[in-house]
This record gives sequence, structure tokens and C-alpha cells, in this order.
Amino acid sequence: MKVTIRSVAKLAGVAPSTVSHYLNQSAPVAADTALSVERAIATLNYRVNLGARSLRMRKTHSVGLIIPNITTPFFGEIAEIIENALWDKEYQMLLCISERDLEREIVQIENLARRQVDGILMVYQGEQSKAIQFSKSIPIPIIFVDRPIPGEYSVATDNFSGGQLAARHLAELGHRCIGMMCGEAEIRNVAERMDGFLTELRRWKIDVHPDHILHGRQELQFGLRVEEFLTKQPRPTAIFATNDIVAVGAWLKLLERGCRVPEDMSIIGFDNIEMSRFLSPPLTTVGQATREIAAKAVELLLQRINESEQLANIKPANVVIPPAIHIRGSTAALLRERG
Amino acid sequence: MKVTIRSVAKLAGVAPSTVSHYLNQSAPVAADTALSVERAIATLNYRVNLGARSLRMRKTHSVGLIIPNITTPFFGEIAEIIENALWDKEYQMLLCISERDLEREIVQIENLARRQVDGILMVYQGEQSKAIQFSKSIPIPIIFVDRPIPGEYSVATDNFSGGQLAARHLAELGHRCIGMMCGEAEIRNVAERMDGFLTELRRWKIDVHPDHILHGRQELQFGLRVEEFLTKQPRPTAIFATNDIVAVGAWLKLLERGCRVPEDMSIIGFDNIEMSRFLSPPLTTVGQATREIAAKAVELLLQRINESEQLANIKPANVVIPPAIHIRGSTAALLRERG
DNA sequence: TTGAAAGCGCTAACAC
DNA sequence: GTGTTAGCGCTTTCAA
Repeated sequence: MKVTIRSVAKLAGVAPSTVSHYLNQSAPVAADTALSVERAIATLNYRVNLGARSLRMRKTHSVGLIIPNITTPFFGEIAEIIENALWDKEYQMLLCISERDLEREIVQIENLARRQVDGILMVYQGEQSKAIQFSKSIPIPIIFVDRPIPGEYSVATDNFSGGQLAARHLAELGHRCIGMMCGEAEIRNVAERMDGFLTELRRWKIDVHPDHILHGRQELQFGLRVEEFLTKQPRPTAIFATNDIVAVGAWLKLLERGCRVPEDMSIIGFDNIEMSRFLSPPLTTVGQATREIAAKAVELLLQRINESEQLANIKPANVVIPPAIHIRGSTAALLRERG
Repeated sequence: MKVTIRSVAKLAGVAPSTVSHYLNQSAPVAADTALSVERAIATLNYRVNLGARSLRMRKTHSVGLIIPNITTPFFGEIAEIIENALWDKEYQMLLCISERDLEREIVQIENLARRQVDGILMVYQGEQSKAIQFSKSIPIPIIFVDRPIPGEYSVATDNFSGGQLAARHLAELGHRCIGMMCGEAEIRNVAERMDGFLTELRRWKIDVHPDHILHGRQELQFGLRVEEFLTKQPRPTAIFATNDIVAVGAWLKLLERGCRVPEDMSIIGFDNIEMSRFLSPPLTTVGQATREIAAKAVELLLQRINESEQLANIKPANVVIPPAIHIRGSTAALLRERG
């Protein structure tokens, strides 16, 4: 009925272990034996059962990714790059979307452990997440992505210096009246971007008026509220958005209101999502090195997976990936009105 | 060392099968036995090994999703909804991104089969894909999503009538000079949208001038080329884009060129991606019923998985989900210049 | 170079 | 109600 290594062995007239050796090259096999095994495999259309192999080997060659969602471009890109990196290493990715649900996160970790994944990559949501604590109760290496977790393994962008980069760029262009559109301050990454931005501005003796700071959710819709700036006196000449989607929303509304980018208003975003390159002019943004983050996370995880085999234990590492500013067309030097 | 059902049994002073029965409620267990089993599980922090269970049960409770990418909003949404639907049914999703690579698609199917997934959901790329043929060689139910495949199981939107909906809407608003921005005609879905659109227009005795049809890739960047329409005589008063991303690109460029939406130009897109709701005014678009497609695909797959157990065989079904037009602010009645 | 046998962790008859 | 036993399909000593 079901074709197993046994059926192949029988047809080829050898023992199952010989077929196994042939398959895994775990022992030399005589040329003619090999041939008949090959033939048997072909005629039966045999396909190894990786579940059985995993049980025996205690390795599933699979990795779980837990992520808040994948429709947010940044997360989607992270997930996709991770999948690609795992594919290269011949690991299968089990995707778990937490939908920002803290309970679900926990259950997903638990499930992945039950499924015997070799490791877990986790983009966890919020400081109240119990995931860190819980993760200690499972005997599986886990790497936190996109947020530094002291005492754990993590790979994240230095959001503070990302904020600084944005501030410096605007300051150097001569902007002195700057608006901020800030996502949820509870998200540490967002808070750090704001913090870095304001810190750097202070160094330039630039103050941001409270009226020039808007708070909202990191969604396009929030960006539309940029119009509130247009009636302010003085009116900002540049805007920093804590992510690109918000920047795009702001941009759309500005154009609609007859305000040109960058002539009348400079815009700088954060994340360097794919779309930002395609705008016209393209969006200046502080890029998280998505590819590097994902690659480093996978590398670190695989390293831990293999090291745990040797019972070695390297110390927790918080890898910080520096952001990079991508200066494109949406920011321009301030045309001084009194110059 | 490793804690198994055996260790639990030993500690609880019962047989492994009793623990199993307790766990799976496959047989009644005396109250006090249950208690000591519970305690043993708790003190040992026991966690069932689903790999072993799968081997025994010949069911992994996992499903593979093969999809070209997840950074395209439509695909990202499909993938996310599918994950959620599977989560509800307690199935784990194994994500495989094909990156439009036909070879890779095949290897991924093969891998999923080796991993003994219970079923496969596939959003396959292009007509030259050998996936359909190959899928017949594996003993696992597979459902094709987003494209109807005669003779196979599939769930897809009726793109032709989607195109018709768009055309009718614009015609009813009084538009007679209409521009089209068309994605890759090799993608059948795109071709069908165009086809439906033109067919319906013909019914209204409206011709689309060849100069008013632009071809490109389904990306935001392509949308920017909308400006080519602005210099044409006559100039279109409305634009149909074969997907929302292109529509957004067009919109951005129009605003930049001082052309207001919808006053000076109506825009209608296709897909109803999340972002389209948030534009200002929101984008009129023909929506694929993403949620329904995903839900139906999962439902159909799970049904087949369970039916195959009973050796029943239902006939291949090509489920067609009707699209729906979402009339929002980006389209408006033509202001007749001579009226 | 090959085969016999044991066992990965679990479930399911079947007997008690 | 509970225990014994026999596998699920594979790898891996170990012996021949």
C-alpha cells in the first residue's frame, strides 16, 4: 500500500538499512546494489518520510517564525527574507501569526515546541508580552527579532540612532521648524526613534513645538492627519514620520492640499519599505537593514541549533544592526525666505 | 533525560497507554489515576511529541502554502487569512515562497510531501508552471488558489466579471473616454480583468483608444506613468488600473501634476487591498473577496483531507467567488463640459 | 559491503 | 479501567 523504505528494500532485494545507507551515503554501497535500489525507488516512486526520520534523528530541520502579522510591509519583508534564508539552508519555516495577541503568542511557542522545531524566531509584540519568560521553559533555542532583549538572543535595529540620522539630515538641510508624526509610543522601537530624533535636534538647538507632534497608529490613515500642520503658525517645513506608511499617507494628503513634496514640505520616513523607492520623487527614509536583520537572525539561530548539539553554550548576544539613511527626493534644502 | 510519555507513566505509576488515554480521552480514566498523571505531567513539564504522534496516526495536522511572495499586499493578505483559518482549525501552516521560480515550486511540493503535510494550498505562478502536472504524482490533496484550473480543485475570483463591474461603474457615471493601466497580460487574471472591462465597455458602445492603454508590471512604479495620459487628446476622464497598487501610483502622480481625484480624474482599482480604504478620498475598487477565497480554500482542503480518509472521492470543483465593487470616493460622475 | 535488530515517542488493539 | 504489546518509517550500531 504505502511505499516505505521496506518496500524499496524488498523490491531491490536488499535490506532496509542498505537503502538507508544508499540514501544518506552513510556507508558505501556497491555499484550494482546502488543501481537496483535506484531502480526500485524510481518504479515505486518512493519518497522518504521526513517525519519518521525526524523522530529517529531528533531533528526536524524546521524553524518556527512567530510574527505579529505579515500585511504590514516591514513584517512581510522580514518574513519573506527569513523564509528565503531558511530555504537556502534547507530548513522549513512554520509560520505563526500572533495578530498582536499575547495569549496566542504563548500557545504558538508551546505548539512549535510540541512539533519539535529546531528553533524559533520571534518578532514579539509589546513589553507586556509574557513570551520572554515563557520561552525559558522550553528547551529550544529562540531568537528575538526586531527588538533587543537584554539577557536573551536578539537581533534588532538601533532605532535611536536611526532617529538621530533623520534629525541630522533635516537639520543639515536647514530645516528649523519640523513636524513629527509618531506611531504608538508603547512600541519601544517607535519611542526610540522619537527619542533619537529629539535628542539629535536638541544638539542643533532645534525645538519641536508640542503642536507639531501628532500621535496615532502606524497606519496610512494616520498620515492623512498631516493637514493639521498646514494651518499652524509657524508651519513646519519638514516632517518626520516614524514609519514609511505614515509618510505615504502624509504625502498623499499634502499633494491633495496642493502642497508639493519636497518644494513646500520635506518628508522623511522610516523603514525603507519597498514602495518608498517607487514614489515620485522617491521617499527619503531611514532604512532598517531588513535583509541583514533577517539573515543575522537566521544565522544566529542555526548556529545555536548546531552548538546545542555539542552542548556548548555561547553567551546571549544582542546583535544591533545599524540603520542607514537613504537620501532620496522627498527632502530638500530649505529655501530661506529671508535669505 | 528527555521527558516522554514513558517518564510520565513511570512517575505516575501507570502504563504509558493510560497516560495516552488520559491525554487523548480515548478511554475513561479513573479520577485518582487522572490526578496522579496530571501531577506527573506538571512536575516533569511534559509536552507531547507531535512528530511521534504524527508518525503513528499518519496525520500531521499541517498544511503547506506555496505562494509567489507575501510582500505583494494581495498575497500577503491571502497568506495571513489562510494562516488564521488554519489556526482556527488547529492546523499548522508550512509557508513556502516560490519567488515566481517554477523549479522551486516543484521542489517545494516535493518537500511538503516528504514532510507528510495533510494537504497543500497553492497560489501558482503562470501558465507554464509544471506544478499542476507534478501535483498529480503526489498522494496529497492540493487546492489551487487564485486561479481556476479545469479538472482540479481550485478557488478563484471571477476576474472577468470584476472587469465588467469596473467598466459598468465608469460608464454609468458618464465616462466615455477611459484610460487603462494594465499589468502583465501573461497573468491570466490580469488578462481576464482587461477582457471583462473591454467587453462591458463595448456593450455601452464605448471604445478605448489604443493610446489610452498602458502596459507594465503590477507595481506602484508603473502607476506613475499615468502622466502619459495627461498630454493625450482627448484626455481620459477616468482610469481603470488592473490592481490597487498601480492605482495608488497613478493617484500619486496625478496629485503631483495638480490633477485632482476624483474631480479631474476618476480612478478605479482592483483587489481592495487594505490601504485602499485609507486613502483620501478612499479608492473605488473591485474587491476580490480575499477572506472568502481563503476561507473557502481552507474549507475545501480540510474537507478533502477528511474525505480521503473515508476513501470517498468527490469530483474536482472549481469554486468561483464573485468579486464585488466597492464604490468609494475616487470615482465621480463626469461633469459634462458641453452640458 | 550488507543485514539483523533495536528503538526514536507515540497510539491502539486486545487482554485482563 | 488499566497494562501488554506491536507497530508507524526511519537510522544506526554491531556483527557477519
